[in-house]
Amino acid sequence: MPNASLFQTDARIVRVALPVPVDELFDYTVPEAFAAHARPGFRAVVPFGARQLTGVIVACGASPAVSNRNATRLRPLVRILDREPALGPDMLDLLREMARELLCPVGIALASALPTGASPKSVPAFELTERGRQALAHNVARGPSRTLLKLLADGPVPIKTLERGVAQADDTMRTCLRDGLVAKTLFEKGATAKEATARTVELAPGVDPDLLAENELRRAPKQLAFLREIASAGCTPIADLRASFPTAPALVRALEARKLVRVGEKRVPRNVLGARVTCVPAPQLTDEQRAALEPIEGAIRAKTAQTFLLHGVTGSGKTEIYLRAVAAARELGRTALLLVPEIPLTHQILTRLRGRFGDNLAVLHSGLSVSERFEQWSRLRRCETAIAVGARSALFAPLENLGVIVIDEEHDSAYKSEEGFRYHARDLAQKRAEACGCPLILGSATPALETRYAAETGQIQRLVLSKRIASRPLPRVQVVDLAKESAHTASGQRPILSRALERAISDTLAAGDQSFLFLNRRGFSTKVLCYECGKAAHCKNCDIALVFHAHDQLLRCHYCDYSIEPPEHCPHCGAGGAALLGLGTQRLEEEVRTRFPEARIARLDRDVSRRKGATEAILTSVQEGSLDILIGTQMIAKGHDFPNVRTVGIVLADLGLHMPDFRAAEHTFQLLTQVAGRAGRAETHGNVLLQTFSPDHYAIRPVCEHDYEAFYAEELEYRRDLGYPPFTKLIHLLIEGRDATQTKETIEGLARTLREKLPHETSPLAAEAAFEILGPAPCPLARLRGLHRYQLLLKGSDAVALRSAACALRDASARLPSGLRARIDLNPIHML
DNA sequence: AGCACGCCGACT
DNA sequence: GTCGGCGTGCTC
Repeated sequence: MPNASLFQTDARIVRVALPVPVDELFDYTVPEAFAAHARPGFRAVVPFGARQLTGVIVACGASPAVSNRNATRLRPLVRILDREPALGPDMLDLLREMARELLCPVGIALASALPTGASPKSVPAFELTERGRQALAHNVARGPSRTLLKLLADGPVPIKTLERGVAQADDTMRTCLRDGLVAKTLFEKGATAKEATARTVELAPGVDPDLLAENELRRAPKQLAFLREIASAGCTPIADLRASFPTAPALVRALEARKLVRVGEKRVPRNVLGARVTCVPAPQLTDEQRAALEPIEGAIRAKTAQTFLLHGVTGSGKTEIYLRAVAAARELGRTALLLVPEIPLTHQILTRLRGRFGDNLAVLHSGLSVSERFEQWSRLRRCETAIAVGARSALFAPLENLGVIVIDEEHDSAYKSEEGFRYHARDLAQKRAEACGCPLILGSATPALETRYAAETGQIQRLVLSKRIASRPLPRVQVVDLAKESAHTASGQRPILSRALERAISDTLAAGDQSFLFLNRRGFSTKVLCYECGKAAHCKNCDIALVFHAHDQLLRCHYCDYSIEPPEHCPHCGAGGAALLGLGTQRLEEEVRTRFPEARIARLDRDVSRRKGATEAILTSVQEGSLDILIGTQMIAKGHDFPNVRTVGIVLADLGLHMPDFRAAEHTFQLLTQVAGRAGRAETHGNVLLQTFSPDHYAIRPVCEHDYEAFYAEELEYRRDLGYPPFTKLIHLLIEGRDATQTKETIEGLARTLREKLPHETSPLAAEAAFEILGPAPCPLARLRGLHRYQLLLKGSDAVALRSAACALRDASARLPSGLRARIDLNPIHML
């Protein structure tokens, strides 16, 4: 028997990363009972001030040497939540490194990688006391008290849950509390999400339905049919059988009495996949696909952490390459991770994966409930399944022995986390791939400039799929120059639908096919767009669109704060200037309904999709052909294949161009290309009508010609000229506060300090080239949720100088006057 | 972040 | 007299 007091004095100490916005670790002592699991990567519930938090242990030791504090003042941790580490050593290292690099408090970075999300909520709960444990062990308690104690055997249970499971819950709880058998505590909702169990039924050993059919059960056809079903399905949750046997529970009872079936309780993951998918044989690869696949398979076999850009036009069969890569990894006994930008796309790629690999997959995205997500995550951690599919945060899926990582639609900005741990999944995936020696495939028809440029400089390998499979032609894109559409309606308003688009819709309607009308409403109604020529006012310094501010009646640049009075006349065409306001999907819908009163029309945008199920209902009716015209925002740009869409109308292609963002052209080109790709995906020959005021704009013309490279060449030159990424790095600082003056003065102070410090921060030789400080200026969203927002942008190519400037900004914003909040974003995508 | 402690106005 | 407003400061 080891001496117990020895363990007491040798109490272990752990360093815990907590989800609080201070970049520090907090030390706790470990009660003996938890010593076995007080290891790095395990989640711990700890007291923190007046509350309890769940954090991740990142280091442990036996002496206070690890601590920066006197060991006697340490508090003990409350509980360890895991039996196996929630974050493996590799993931822990990766996250800590990235947190440091992106200037994010470790605890926040680690929390975002946990299956239960960043901030599990606590609910009041009961747990067993030592006395309660004794009472349970020695079978002392009786009746409802015993039920209560049994429910608490595995740890704390929320009071709400207990109320449902215990007779006379209120009294029982009060009694047990009074007798010191249970104690009040907090239950971290989701943190200890239990995996669901279900009552299952299976055939009793030796039972053969065919034999029974002949005598015993001849007069009970229902029971016989039921037996046959479970004979073929094996051990099945009873609830699942209710679909085909409404009286399943009664049948089970009858059959159990006859000892023909066995009832059990099994851990059954809830079905998050949806209806069954039939197996689809792998298609023949085209020569191009074969050529692209070869180096990928080579890298998988060789365990090379190489990044590939799979650059393929819409419909060129990129997904098939992903499937083959997954298959290659699986054949070597390795696992695979696929990321897609948003939830609807997971379903699409899942269907393909299930058709090839069956249903042994894990899905991870925010559309799942906390317990569903935990369940999927646990299956991966227990290595029950080897393929994970999901949105951005699925990057942290606990897969061992990764064989390949795929990022589909890699250019999508959904891969950039915009709050908390502000990482880009693409960058992190590259790090993860390096850490575990596996290739990373970045797939896109319209790669991000940075990605395409990395291929040009040889950092990554570009694989091209230039042809659509089955030689289907790309849709014909016809440009409608709105400046030449002179007709005005009687009301004097310019019609939204050009004559050409109206004709195309009406032809499509006559043919019984579908039309999509796409209006990119994103952005601001406050940008100034000339009514006659469609051009917007741009900043002379930054070349981004100026935004109109009602309060001071000025056009303002949100990067450098340059401002001008709105011109009386359009500087481009001389027309009396007026903002093109109020063009939204609703007005478009009105106009379409007036023009095509007989058509079945629906609108899909953020307003509509807020209603639960509305999106699915609309998409289904498109699928079924019970809709003629669908009007929508970018929500209809991606996702599902719609075979009967013959005509796609892009109502005003220019809208995205005037976003106050240096990536406006890139995003516009990517979005429009994606929208155009919606037309005629199957047998129907697609037809796209693109209405624009700027048919010759370099982000619009290549859409019509399906010419990514042309766009890329021009955009790259623009980036080079103005010193934007990929030629520089950006650091974005945002400060928001209730008081406009205080916020403005604070950020001005920060900028001043930085400017004064600048010469010391850089080597004399690089003094000029180190970095620029743009602003401070109001953010494009100058007020948000009652807060005034200002931003500062650092831009430069000297990574070391930028880094130290970023650290200086971080340190300064850590001690801001109260009421102000700062956030810092390295390599920002959206700066609103 | 959140929660407690602390110091000043309108209510029983 | 106290209930409650939210300013500020700390959490192993």
